[in-house]
Amino acid sequence: MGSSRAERRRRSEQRILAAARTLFAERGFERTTIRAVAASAGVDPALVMQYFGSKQRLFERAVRASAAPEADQGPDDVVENFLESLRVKLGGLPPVSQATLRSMLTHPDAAAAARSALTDQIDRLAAALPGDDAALRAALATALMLGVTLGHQMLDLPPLADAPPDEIARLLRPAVQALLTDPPPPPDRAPA
Amino acid sequence: MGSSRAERRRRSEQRILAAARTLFAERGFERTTIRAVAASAGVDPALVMQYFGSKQRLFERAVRASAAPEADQGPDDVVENFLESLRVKLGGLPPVSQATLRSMLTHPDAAAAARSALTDQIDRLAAALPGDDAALRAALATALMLGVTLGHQMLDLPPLADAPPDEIARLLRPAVQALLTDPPPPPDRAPA
DNA sequence: CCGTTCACTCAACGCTTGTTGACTGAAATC
DNA sequence: GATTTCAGTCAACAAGCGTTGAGTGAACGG
Repeated sequence: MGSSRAERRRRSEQRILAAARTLFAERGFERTTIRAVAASAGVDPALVMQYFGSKQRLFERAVRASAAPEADQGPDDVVENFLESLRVKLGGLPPVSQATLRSMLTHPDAAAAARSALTDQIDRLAAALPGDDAALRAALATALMLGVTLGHQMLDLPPLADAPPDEIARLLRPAVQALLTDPPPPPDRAPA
Repeated sequence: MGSSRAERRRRSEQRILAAARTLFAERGFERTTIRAVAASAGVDPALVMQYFGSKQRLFERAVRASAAPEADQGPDDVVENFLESLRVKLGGLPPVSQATLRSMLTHPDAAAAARSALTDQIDRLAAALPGDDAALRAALATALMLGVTLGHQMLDLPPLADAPPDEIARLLRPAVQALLTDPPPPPDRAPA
C-alpha cells in the first residue's frame, strides 16, 4: 500500500472533499461546519483549513463539477434525449449536484454554480430547437426538469417521491413534446 | 393616534413580523439574525425574543400563511386556471411565500411548510382531473410551476428572468394542456 | 546518518450568535 | 395619587463558529 507523502496527502484531500460533498448535500452550506467535515473525514479541523484555505473555498472545490458535461448525443430526437436525461437525474444525483441544488437558494456561490449549470443545459437544448423562442422554450423545459427533480429528490412531494422515473417520463412525454417540438402556439387571448 | 399599551404592542409585533418576513425572504433562515430583524424593525433584539420565544418560533409565525387559500374557481377550465395561477405567481410572490421557498431546501420547518402548501395545490388540482394517475399528473404540473417560479424569481435564469409572464404562459399552454387534460400516453417503449 | 520538509495535530484566539435576567419608565388600575 | 403592570432596553452570558500559529514526528534528500 502506497504511503508516500504525496499519496497520503492526496488521499486525505480526497477524503475531506468526499465528506464535504456529502455534508453539503445533506445539510447545505450554513449548517455544515468545518468541524463536522473534519470529523467525518477523520482529520483535524485545522487540516481542512490548511488544505482549502477557508470554508468558502472548500465549498467551491467540493462543488466544482467533475467536468464530464454529460455527452447527450444519442441517435434519438430532442424529446427522447431530454426525457432520458431526466430519468437519469431521477435515478439519483451525484453528491456534487445535490450540494449545489441544496444551497442554491441561500448561498450566492451555489446560486452562481446552479445558474451556470442550468444555463449550460438551456443553451445545449436551445441549439437543438427551431424557432425564435427556442431559448425561452429550452429554459422552460429546464425549469420543468428542475422542479420535477426537486420535488422528487429533495422535497419528497408525496405522489412524486414514490413514482418510478419511467412513469414520470411517460406522463411527461406529451408535455415535453408540446413544449419543445410542436409549432408555436397562437398569441394570448386578450384582444385589445 | 392610538398609543394604548395594547396597540403599541400589536404594532411592534407586526413591525417585527414584517421585518422578519422580508429578511427571511431575502437571505433565508440561517443568514437572518435576530439582531438584524430587530434593527430593521427598530427595536431591541431582546424584545423579539420576549414576543416570539425563539428564532425558530419567529420563523414559524412569519411563515404561517395568511389563510387565504387562493380561491381558484373561475369559469374557465383547469388549464386556464392553472396558467392564470402561474401568471399571478410570476407577477410577484408575497414575502411569506418567498421566505418559505428560500429556505425550503435548508431548513426542515420551511421544507415542511413548502411540502404542505405544494401538496394542497396538488390535491386541489388532482380533484379536477380525470383518470387514475390524476394525482401524479397534478404533482408534475405543480413541480413545473415550482421550477418555473424558482427559475424566474429566485435563480434569475437568463432567458426566463426577463420573459414577461404572459409569454411564459403562452408558451406553456400546450404543454400544460397535454399534461393535464389529454388522454393518457401509451406505456414506455421497452419491448421485453 | 543528518538536516530539511511537510502532513498533521493541539490549543487557543476573536467573533457572532441565540438567549437571558435585571432594570426603566410610562400606561393601566384602584 | 399611589401601586401594579407591562412594553421596551441594557448589558451580559454560554456556546459554537471559522480561523490561526506553534509544535511533532515521520518521510524525504543528501
